[in-house]
Amino acid sequence: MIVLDYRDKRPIYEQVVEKLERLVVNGILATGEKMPSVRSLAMELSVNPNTIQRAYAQLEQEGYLYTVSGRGSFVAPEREWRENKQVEVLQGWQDLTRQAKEAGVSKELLQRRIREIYGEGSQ
Amino acid sequence: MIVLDYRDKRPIYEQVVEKLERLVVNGILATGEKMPSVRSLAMELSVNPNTIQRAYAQLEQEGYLYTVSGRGSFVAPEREWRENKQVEVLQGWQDLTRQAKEAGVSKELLQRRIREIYGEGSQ
DNA sequence: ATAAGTGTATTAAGAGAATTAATACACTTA
DNA sequence: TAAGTGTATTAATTCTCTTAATACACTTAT
Repeated sequence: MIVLDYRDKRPIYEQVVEKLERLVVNGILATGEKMPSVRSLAMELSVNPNTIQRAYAQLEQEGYLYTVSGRGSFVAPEREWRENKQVEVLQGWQDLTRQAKEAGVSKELLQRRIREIYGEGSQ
Repeated sequence: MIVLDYRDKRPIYEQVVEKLERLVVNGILATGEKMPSVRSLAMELSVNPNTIQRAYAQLEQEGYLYTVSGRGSFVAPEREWRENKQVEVLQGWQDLTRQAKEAGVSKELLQRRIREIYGEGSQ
């Protein structure tokens, strides 16, 4: 389901949060779909169940999943996380844009890269 | 010269690196100018000299300063760090731009924010 | 020459966070 | 009833950051 990067210096639980988050955002894990159980994902990643539990707790806190007692954890509907996600990403993006300006990166270069990433169309 | 943020969860040496980097990039510390000594900056920030030493080692490694044995550390000329800085920032910026797209942020919003940050002019 | 100031290196110890480990509990489903 | 779920607790371990105390080679000013 996901693969850990051992060169990454962040805590494992943060990596798990980030990677599962992206699976949800990209729709690879669809709304209502059952998440892997804490124990099974821990087994799969050769990691302690507590570590996965911590990641799940944070994902629930951020609205990406919800839990039904005794049944498991499930992907939350998009309205629960979409706005927060956009705000969070946009704040980081603006900060990096300011840093790019500071470093002397031209406005035109950034605009070109945006077109490359988004494509030329309106959306 | 700089102020530490104790709410910031990053290591102190990283904060020092980041803040001194910005002073150099913004020209507040000019090329050739003498950096504060390891001991004096440690004293000013109420921090161990080893912590500052670590920050300086990293700053030197990244090309922001150079050392003259027995004399001290000095701000390196712009050509030593400018290109690396731009590449580093731009890579992070592109990654966040992709994330913004993933999260459903529109191209138009990003373009508007760029204009706000850079201003309307050509540069 | 001497003293004070520079960066650098080393070794040890402390503190805090992340992680592992071993259980236990309440709940649901087969 | 048994197996599978998330959750909670407590302890020990590991790792990084940080502090601490020195020491060394070098330069500058006295």
